[in-house]
Amino acid sequence: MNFPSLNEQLDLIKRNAVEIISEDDLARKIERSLKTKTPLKVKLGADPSRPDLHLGHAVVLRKLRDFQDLGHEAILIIGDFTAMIGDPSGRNKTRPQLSLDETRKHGETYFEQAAKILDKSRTTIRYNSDWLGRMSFADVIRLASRYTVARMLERDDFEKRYKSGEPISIHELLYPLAQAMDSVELKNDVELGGTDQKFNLLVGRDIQREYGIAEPQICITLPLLEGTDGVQKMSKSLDNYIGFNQPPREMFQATLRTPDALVEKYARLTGVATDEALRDLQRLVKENPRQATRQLAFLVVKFFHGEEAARKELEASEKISQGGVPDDIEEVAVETDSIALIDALLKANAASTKSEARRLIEQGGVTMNDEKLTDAKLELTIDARGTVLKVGKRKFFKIVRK
RNA sequence: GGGUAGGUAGCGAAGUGGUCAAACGCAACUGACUGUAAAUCAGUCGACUUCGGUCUUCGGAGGUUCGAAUCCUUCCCUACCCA
Repeated sequence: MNFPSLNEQLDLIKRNAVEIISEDDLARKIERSLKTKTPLKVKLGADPSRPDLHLGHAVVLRKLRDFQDLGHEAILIIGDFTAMIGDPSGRNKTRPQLSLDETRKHGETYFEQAAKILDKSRTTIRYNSDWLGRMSFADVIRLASRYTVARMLERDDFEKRYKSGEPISIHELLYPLAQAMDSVELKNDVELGGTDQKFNLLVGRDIQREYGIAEPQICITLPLLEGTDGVQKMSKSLDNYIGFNQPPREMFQATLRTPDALVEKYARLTGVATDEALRDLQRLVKENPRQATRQLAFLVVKFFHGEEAARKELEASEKISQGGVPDDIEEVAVETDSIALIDALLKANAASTKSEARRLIEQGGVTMNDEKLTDAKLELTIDARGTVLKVGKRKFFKIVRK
């Protein structure tokens, strides 16, 4: 493998990066890599307790891909060990305890999704239970002795929680050390993470040094992506995400919720746009923000589902915005000649309870043929041609007699 | 080990025997407006309902009372102070 020149490499690596600690060290590592024709090992940690990837993950994965494109080695660490321990206090419910089987399964799912961005053939996956699981309690204590409480409490969220009197369990203090052990085991040259990972990455750097690694890892942090609400970090639980696994329709519609101010950022950071497409988009944002958002949605769907699917969604979206109905909509099969409107909404997952369905109807959220259905007791008659219902602004489905 | 303050709907936070399915704020949802945006305004926001009501919720379990989120017992959990 022929590596690009030092400057070429640095340019690409620095792109979109928030911080590189340190840049000089990075340059040295690259120089040595060029001299010895040895790829750098680049580590990225993955949390298998939340295996649904979204555009927020794409930012960091894209950077890992950059390294692959430069000829370096990508290592995806599945944190199955920590996921298995979970959070015994049960305080943090978003981190459920998982069995070994589950973590492996999640790990594979994660990898599959990550492969939309990474070069699968050149990605190594490692499960950290392989080495963390082997550590004895004495090993753990030895590890813990390398770091101090004061330094641990320097971490932003620890500091905040400590000051505001929120509980911090001991094992939480151990997590960064566990993650650092991954770096000791791998002897990786670089570790990537979001800006919220800065502390953890630095601990990895320190601990590598403690364990005798002369040139510890370079830490590269990347911006966190706000969700489509424009304020909070993108995450599934806040429902402000655009997921790798979403079907085209959902993905396109979700992307359409992106605030104008973030359109360019999404395209730039996630790598769904080529440089040229990115320039076009930047121009479009100023000229016609509505069109720009739609173009972003197109690019996102194209990236994950291909051009054809994206084109279809673009057309569907244009139809919807003109008050029309998209061509292919989800069909809900019913085996009787009639169904209560409320039940129809339930069946189509447009509402999760009857009360909610009733509310939707009474508030004028359900439309059939441009006509608002406000009678919550309405019975729909259904034939084989089907009845198209619109729920809210952009949910459509068709009820068909089976 | 001792003491103090707490645990209320997705989150934050009122409520200290009946008028409490529980104020208020945030988030969410629907409508109007619009660019399928933002902002704004209006409404909704436990479940079921023959729309009269009915049922389940205020850390868990018991109890007192005609009646409990509110009182008692006990258990669990959290923070802080003292040791």
